[in-house]
Amino acid sequence: MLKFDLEKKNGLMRAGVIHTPHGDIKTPCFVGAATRATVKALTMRQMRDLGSQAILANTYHLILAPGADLIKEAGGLAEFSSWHGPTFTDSGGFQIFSLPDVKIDENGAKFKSHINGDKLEMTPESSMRAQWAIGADIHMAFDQLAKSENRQDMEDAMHRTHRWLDRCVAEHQRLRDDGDVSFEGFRSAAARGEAPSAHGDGPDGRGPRKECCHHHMEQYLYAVVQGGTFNDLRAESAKYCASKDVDGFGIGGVFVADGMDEMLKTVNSILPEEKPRHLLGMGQEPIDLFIGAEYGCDTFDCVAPTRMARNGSLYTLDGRINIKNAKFRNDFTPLMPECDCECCKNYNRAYLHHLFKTDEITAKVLASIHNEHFVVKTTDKIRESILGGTFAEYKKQFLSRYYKK
RNA sequence: GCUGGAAUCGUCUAGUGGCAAUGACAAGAGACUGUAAAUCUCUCGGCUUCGGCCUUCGUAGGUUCGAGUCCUACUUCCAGCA
Repeated sequence: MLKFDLEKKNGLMRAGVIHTPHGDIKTPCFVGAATRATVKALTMRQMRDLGSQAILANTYHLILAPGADLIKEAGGLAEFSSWHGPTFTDSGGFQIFSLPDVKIDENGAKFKSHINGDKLEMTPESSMRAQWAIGADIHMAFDQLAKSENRQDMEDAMHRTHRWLDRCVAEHQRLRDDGDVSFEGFRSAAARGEAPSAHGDGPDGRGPRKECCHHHMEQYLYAVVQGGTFNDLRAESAKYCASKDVDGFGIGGVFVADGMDEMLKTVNSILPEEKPRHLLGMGQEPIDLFIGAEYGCDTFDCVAPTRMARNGSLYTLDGRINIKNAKFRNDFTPLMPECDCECCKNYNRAYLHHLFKTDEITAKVLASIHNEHFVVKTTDKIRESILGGTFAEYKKQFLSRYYKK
């Protein structure tokens, strides 16, 4: 069972530590979206330097390229990507259901590769096998998203997600217990009698290498709660997921912060408090992180910070700005004076504006460093405020400034 | 100097007499939430009571119901020949 220590609780809100084979995650924590085993525009070194604790990759993308077996051959996701810290994988469900030609039945999903049109199929079992081969610390159950906001569609998707969850759990346990997946040639830290360490403590700041390799007995499964916008369905889904032998929970199918507080109140009151909860895909808006943490979520992931960075939309404490706007042409102040990221400490808005207008690669790098740092640090501060008993104050102060006007 | 050719909205560019006029870039703005996203959308002569009105295709004339498109002259540029 995945070890999760709760340090402080206040209502549904909590701070804790998830102990993974690749190191600890202090929660609440923003997990970087590394869909194709890379955080776009950033090196893993840059991710570590900006304070990221964990990354989340996507099974769908990694199956298409370079293939789950190749990542297994490389020693697993952490080793392959040189992240050497805690890792998650998403099941691939979300991506597959957003493809144009998907055929979904009880067995799984048939779809075409968006790269070369190959006809592929993914089932709960094959997603589990792929995730075990990829070897992240924490896996998501293969779930189905509703094809519309319609209640019947939501309900159908939820029930199928539940049936698939049973198959995911069974396959996960089989893979764990039968040792179907083995990683010969690599020794786990545990096997060498060394404490696995998080990251950043190697002589070169990159953390240990081979000895950091994951141990095949230690991969964990999160069930995914569905139910859409209907809180009675959410409650039903939470109850179902809570009854299963899983290590934690993903909360999926959330698209806007609006109404999220009530939904999370429903779900997280039902989910067992001793297991961690990941809010899937939310974190574009700071309010997502505050509401998510306030109502009991421990980890978050979102592609928006890096995507928006690449498109020139940058976070500041006073809201997002589009650095490409003409008004920044000769603004020689830092992007965000209160920020201590590499971008804000060394460069100014006029320079960033120039890099974007001339389409320099560095524009996207610096912007991604800043945006990722912003959400990571904001979540870290949420954690500190929970530990220090000042969450309500911090939330009010932060949000009133960010969303003023 | 002669002979050809060319001048279109910031730039390049399309344009058989019915055009406020093509496309690209640039410019201006917006979007982005488990990443088919270094992507996508909108605006881009002026005014507008949104029906239109006005001014535009080097300059000045002309032919024509109608000219960016045809004719004349001029100006500038390019190529070749002197």
